[in-house]
Amino acid sequence: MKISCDTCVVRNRAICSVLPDTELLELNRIGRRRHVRRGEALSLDGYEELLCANVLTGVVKLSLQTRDGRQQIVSVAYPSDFIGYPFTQDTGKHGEDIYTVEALTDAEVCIYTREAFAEFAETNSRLKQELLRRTTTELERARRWMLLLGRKSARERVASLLIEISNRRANLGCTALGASPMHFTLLLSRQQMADILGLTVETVSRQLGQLVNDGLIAFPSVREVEILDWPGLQQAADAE
Amino acid sequence: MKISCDTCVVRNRAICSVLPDTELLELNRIGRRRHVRRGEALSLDGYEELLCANVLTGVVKLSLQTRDGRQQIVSVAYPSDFIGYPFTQDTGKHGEDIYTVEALTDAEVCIYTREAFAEFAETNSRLKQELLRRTTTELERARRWMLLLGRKSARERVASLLIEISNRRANLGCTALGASPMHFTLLLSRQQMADILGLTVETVSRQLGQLVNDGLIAFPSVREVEILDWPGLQQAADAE
DNA sequence: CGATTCTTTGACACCTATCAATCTTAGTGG
DNA sequence: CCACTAAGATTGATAGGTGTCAAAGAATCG
Repeated sequence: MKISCDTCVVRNRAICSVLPDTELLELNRIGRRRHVRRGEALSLDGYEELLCANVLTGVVKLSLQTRDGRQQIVSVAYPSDFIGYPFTQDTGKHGEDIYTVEALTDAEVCIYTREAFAEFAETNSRLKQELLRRTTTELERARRWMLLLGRKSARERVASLLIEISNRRANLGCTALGASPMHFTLLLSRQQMADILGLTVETVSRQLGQLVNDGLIAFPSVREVEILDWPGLQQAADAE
Repeated sequence: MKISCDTCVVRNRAICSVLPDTELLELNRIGRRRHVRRGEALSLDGYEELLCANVLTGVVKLSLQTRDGRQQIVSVAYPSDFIGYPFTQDTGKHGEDIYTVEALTDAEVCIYTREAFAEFAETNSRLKQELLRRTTTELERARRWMLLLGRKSARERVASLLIEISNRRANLGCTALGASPMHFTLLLSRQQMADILGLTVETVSRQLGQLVNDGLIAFPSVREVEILDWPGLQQAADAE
């Protein structure tokens, strides 16, 4: 189903925002807008591992997993975020590790085949520039997360995740998604938090409980977080 | 000290290889060639955390560390590799985490300030394209490593590292650096291997010993690796 | 409301970290 | 060239943090 970019809710924030109308029209031609339900995997008829996408609404996770089912979430994409590796010779598989893109909430995305998107971007310097800026940001984020995964304790990891989520919401101006940076709805299940943090569900649950006991956060409901002591939480994320 | 790019040993493989001579000259003007000794940190007079560089010879590591000294190596750069984040508003510091660039061997690098390099690249589409390609590759590599750090056992990690090193040497055509992909000199100390893998020195040492006992590898000397059973090592990297 | 899924909690085991000692390698100066 | 010294690597004993397994308690959804 093709829809004009005029109706796009992230027209001014997504990667497309650097394009003038004429070029946007061309990009629109090679893209497909798609609804995905919560939990549904993103695919494009036979191009499962070779696609790119803009997230319009909702939240989408990108994860890698081993053959025997261990999963690591490597990226969480919010509205206006771009996912995929348009410029790489890669097949999407590395050894036995497999990429998966799955919606954390009902979501709307704009999908391109890697090939088509790359071909288009090839000729568009501004798009390349913007893609480069975003890829760099993602690389920094990934590397910072490597420090967390390699060197931080369970308590530090859980605290860090809450801070990261709160910060990203703030950067996105997510008052629309509800409330302040000090009080928000978790879009992740405990299992998904564990898959981001390289922990088990049980450990995440216990550490969250500990943070509650320490008076740093509260859970009005199981999916709602309230940060009671921001400096304290930040301290818990760094050391101790 | 400025030196013409004509004498550059990675002229045809580094990021500069996409530039015609005229533009290369311009890039040359904003860069400085530098020798760094093994163990020496890379810096550019007051711009410590805001630089970019091409590696000409030798090997350089990029690492993040927490305030209390825990370190995670996030990237190892070989000759012709580019390091740095030219396109980002970032300061190089995230919370309390600090970036460090340090030579693993005596090395020669070509340094630019982030600002100057970004300004130059801004106007050069081909350079941007190449930078995008490389950044994407690095992002993929970082994310694959996240799976390792978050979900793999010590044995799997150590085996994975040996394979990764061997593969990268092969891709670089490192017969020059000595011998085949099945027999090479480790440029990393045990501690550095640990810092890449999110483990301790002792655990790395024990796992290496185990791989030797299992007949998968051998150590002619403490820094020389010989892979005896490639499929077996690959299997050890994935599961079991 | 009933059934399924998700979350929490507990007991226990195991992997890896920590601490400490020994051994090896590399670097230095006589 | 060798002895000396410091740094790096290995090995052992122990401890502690997470994982695993199991069960009970919420929450969600038809």
